[in-house]
Amino acid sequence: MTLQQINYFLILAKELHFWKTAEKIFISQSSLSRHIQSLEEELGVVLFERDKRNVKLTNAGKFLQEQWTIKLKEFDQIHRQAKKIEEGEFGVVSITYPGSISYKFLPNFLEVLNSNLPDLKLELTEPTDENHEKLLLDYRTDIAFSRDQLKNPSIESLKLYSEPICLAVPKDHWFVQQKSRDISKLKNEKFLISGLHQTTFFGSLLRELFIKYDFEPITTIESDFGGMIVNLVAKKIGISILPYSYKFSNTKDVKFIELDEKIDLYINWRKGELNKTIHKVVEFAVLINK
Amino acid sequence: MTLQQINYFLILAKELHFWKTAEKIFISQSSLSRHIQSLEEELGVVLFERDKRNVKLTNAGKFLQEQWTIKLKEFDQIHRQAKKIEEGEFGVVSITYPGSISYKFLPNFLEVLNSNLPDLKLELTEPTDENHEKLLLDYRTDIAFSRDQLKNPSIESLKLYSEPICLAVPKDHWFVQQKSRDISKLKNEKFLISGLHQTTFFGSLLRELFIKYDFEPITTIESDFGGMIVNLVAKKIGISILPYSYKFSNTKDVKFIELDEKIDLYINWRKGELNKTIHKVVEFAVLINK
DNA sequence: TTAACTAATGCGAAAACTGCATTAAATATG
DNA sequence: CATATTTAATGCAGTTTTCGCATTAGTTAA
Repeated sequence: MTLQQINYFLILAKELHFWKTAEKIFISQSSLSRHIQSLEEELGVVLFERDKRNVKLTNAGKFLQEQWTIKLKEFDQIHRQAKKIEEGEFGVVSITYPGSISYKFLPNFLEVLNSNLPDLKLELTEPTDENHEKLLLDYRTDIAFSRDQLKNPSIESLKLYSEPICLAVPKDHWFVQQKSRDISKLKNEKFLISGLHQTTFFGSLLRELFIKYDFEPITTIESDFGGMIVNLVAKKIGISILPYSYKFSNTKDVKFIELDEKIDLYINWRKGELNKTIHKVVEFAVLINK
Repeated sequence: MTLQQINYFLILAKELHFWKTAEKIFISQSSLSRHIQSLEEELGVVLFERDKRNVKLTNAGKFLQEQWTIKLKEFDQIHRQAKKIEEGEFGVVSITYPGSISYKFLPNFLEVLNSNLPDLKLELTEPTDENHEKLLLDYRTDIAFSRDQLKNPSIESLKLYSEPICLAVPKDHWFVQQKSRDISKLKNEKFLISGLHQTTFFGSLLRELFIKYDFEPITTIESDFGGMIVNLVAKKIGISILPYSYKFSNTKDVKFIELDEKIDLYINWRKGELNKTIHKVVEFAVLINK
């Protein structure tokens, strides 16, 4: 049984037409027919009900379509990862990160990496769903920066630094002149909130914060992109609460007022990772925070 | 890339010897050598560092050994399941169950199945780790009876019946004569406990029960096998708490005293299961509880 | 230095795979 | 109702791949 044959099966299972499928995969109809027969024989399972006119998946075929689709993707991911391990310093390392670090920490970090491992290629992704654990364990990313410590036993999670959470207000906002930093005075302000209703770590931290100061902010806009929010604050559309990191977005006209709460940045990678370059990359991340 | 080739690789990765491996898999050394070369070429990854004397896995090879071992097992499981789906009523259905139901419910159930689906083969397992969800989702079992409702969105979980939890004491135990059923009088009794420290549902239910009646029983023996405990009670080694089902173990000299607490039995199967026989089996389980 | 060991490779035979052309059965068309 | 069209299976012959044998070549042990 060839992975290729399984792939042929998956395409045929979608097309349900031998000729069209054969054309798509650049083999003859007869060859395809025999590949499918060979699969069926090896499995001892009929995959398609076919008369001379129609092709239809059997129940077992439907099941294998589901399962094999998943497995083939996993194989692909595994083989890519093996390739990366072999290539080492000349290979690719995938990094996912929260948007907040893209102004200060991440550029610094990339600069250090570039000067020390000049041949290393990086794949940078800002994940939307924030499911760092799954991304790591499925080998879709190699290093994940996160705001919370990952507790999975197959993942190493190391704190890099803490930073304050800040109130972001327009430069000439009345609150800037206030001596007291009593947040509850802001009850009637319009808040622009990043991911309050999402399941991100920062989102739940925000919820806690609002409960602590005992008020429900009037939120006008919710965005999943912090950089957007900073710009909206500059345009006086509202105020917001963001990690200190956004200060380095250098947005004129926005004042960042530090609150007592802190938020951390963690670096996460797979336990027992064989790719030495990944360990090196982690070391550099730790180093620049010393 | 053939699944067979991957299997060859895995055996060689263990043996680290071409000749011995070739012998094991009944092909010539030259053929094996070329299969490995073909794998390496197709992946673009060197799997073994080999000179004329030694064979050693590369890092990428180690990685693939780990990953492929897992994937090949999964493939095997998937293919078995496909076979079962095809065979339908003449196939095999795997069932896991808690030991308590093996005296009354399970024999009844099997009898009904046998008379209605006489050609169906059953694989019965009493799982030790009780991780029903994983067993189901990995296709290692098709139907899992459990004491708690499984909440996984990919699993259907249906309550079959409730039964009381019972105090199991020797027939001539002093408590049998008591009019009051005040459990706390049993503070100084020796309890034989099934799975109190394990993570089973019944175990945690027991813990709650002891907290409710506000006493810590003197446990002398812990067994993971309820049937054993009933026998030990008969021999007056101690008393115990068990689901009502154990009454049907027909152990002479043991008296079952019903408590107020109840415990349920659920039947669980995969959502969207394609094997129609599995649905039929579920229906029979529901039917005999009406 | 020689012997023993072991992975790779050349080679011819066997097996598997390929596409072409054809067959066979089902449906569509007139 | 006869004929044309569609489409999966199959016979066949050429090509490619795979197989094992025998040999080579490099390493280690005696």
